[in-house]
Amino acid sequence: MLLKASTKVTRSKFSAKAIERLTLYHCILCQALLHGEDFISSAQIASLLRIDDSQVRKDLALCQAGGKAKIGYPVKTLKIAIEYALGFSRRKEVFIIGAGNLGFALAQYDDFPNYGIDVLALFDNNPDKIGQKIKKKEVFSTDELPNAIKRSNVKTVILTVPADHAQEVADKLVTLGIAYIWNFTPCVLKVPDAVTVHYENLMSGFLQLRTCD
Amino acid sequence: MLLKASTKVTRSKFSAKAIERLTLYHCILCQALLHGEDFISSAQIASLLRIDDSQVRKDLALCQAGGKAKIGYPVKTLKIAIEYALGFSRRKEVFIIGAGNLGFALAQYDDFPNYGIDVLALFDNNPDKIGQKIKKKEVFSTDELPNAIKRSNVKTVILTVPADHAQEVADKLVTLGIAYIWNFTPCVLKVPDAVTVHYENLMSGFLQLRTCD
DNA sequence: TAGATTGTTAATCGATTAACAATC
DNA sequence: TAGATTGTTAATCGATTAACAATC
Repeated sequence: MLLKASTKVTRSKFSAKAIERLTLYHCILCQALLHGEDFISSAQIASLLRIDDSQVRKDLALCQAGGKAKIGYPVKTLKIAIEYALGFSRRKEVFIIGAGNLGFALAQYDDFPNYGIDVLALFDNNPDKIGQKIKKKEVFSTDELPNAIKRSNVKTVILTVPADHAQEVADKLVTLGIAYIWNFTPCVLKVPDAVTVHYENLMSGFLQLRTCD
Repeated sequence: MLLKASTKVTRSKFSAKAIERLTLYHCILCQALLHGEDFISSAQIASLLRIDDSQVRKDLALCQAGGKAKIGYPVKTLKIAIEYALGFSRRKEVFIIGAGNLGFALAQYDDFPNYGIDVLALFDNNPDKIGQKIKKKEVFSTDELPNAIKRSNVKTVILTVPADHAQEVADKLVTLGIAYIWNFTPCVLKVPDAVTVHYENLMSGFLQLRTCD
């Protein structure tokens, strides 16, 4: 009937599961590169993740990875191919809404730049937070948000406000033209069809780790 | 051939996808409860998440949710049923390894207690961090880890160390008897079969939000 | 060459959607 | 009662795994 919010708009050739695997392949390639390895086989990658090796080959074929029979995939080239396919090299500008602990942690998260995520600024309505700077990113009053969005043309936000303000803030973001909400709050947001929400569901991650005990 | 690391050990009746949905249903129920609603239908839940309503009914049937034809599911009862099914009420003790920004943010994350996650302490080898306290959780030297694990019988850790130390730290955790690693580093970890790793893959979350632009 | 590994097709498996009888 | 909604079975769809010819 209807598609999930987070997969509704752009139908890329990569499924959510494939994206998840590809980012992990990328991690493996980074490490292999550090160890000075030139080639890697689908079986090596598969065994690290405990998945099927033909799964790996299928995913990599989508990236036009240039594997060679008998020797495997060239680490350096493959890494770049994945970066290109997933758009790590493209710059993606975002705002962080909510300068609490998690907001600050994500603003400082060293791996975002490697993936092309560029946090331009944070927004909060706590006067104590406003004006603070973290890694050259400043915290602004939420009153500045309309102007900041207009000037920058940012369409994506990271939402890290307290749960009891999530919907109210989301409503405001929608009226300001935000189209993508990366939602770190434990709240389901009611938004128009044109707006995409991705639920970064921490608890679900934990439960997948261990269901019992 | 082989199953994924994170699904290898405990084969519960809930798939990873089902767990993800159930935690979101739970969020919806919390909000419905706040609004004083007594009953909710599968169609209402489905429309908020833009999924199929029979999917919702199927998931809820697994929780023995006690829906009634014509009126729907009782919000309060259903919320408790999900909490029971997913084990939110059971107390789950964990250590955080790596008292950086993300480690601190997770130590203070207000929603963990609601889900039964109890962070007992943090560990770091930076002398400046050791002794700091955050929400009654203290940062200890990693030298204390063997004793702490022995005394507490903790089997699960949240791994938030810098990427270039992830494998080395993981190796140590394995020798100390840790069985579950909730991995927030962008690194694939080489661990024995008996150890489960769940990759909390932030970048994959972002990419699922928007593949283009 | 011989053997290992890719790329890809076919087979299997699981998850989602559709349909509908039961029921409140 | 009549109509709406559940619970569940059957149908569809997509993702994973197996198999194997091509190839380096």
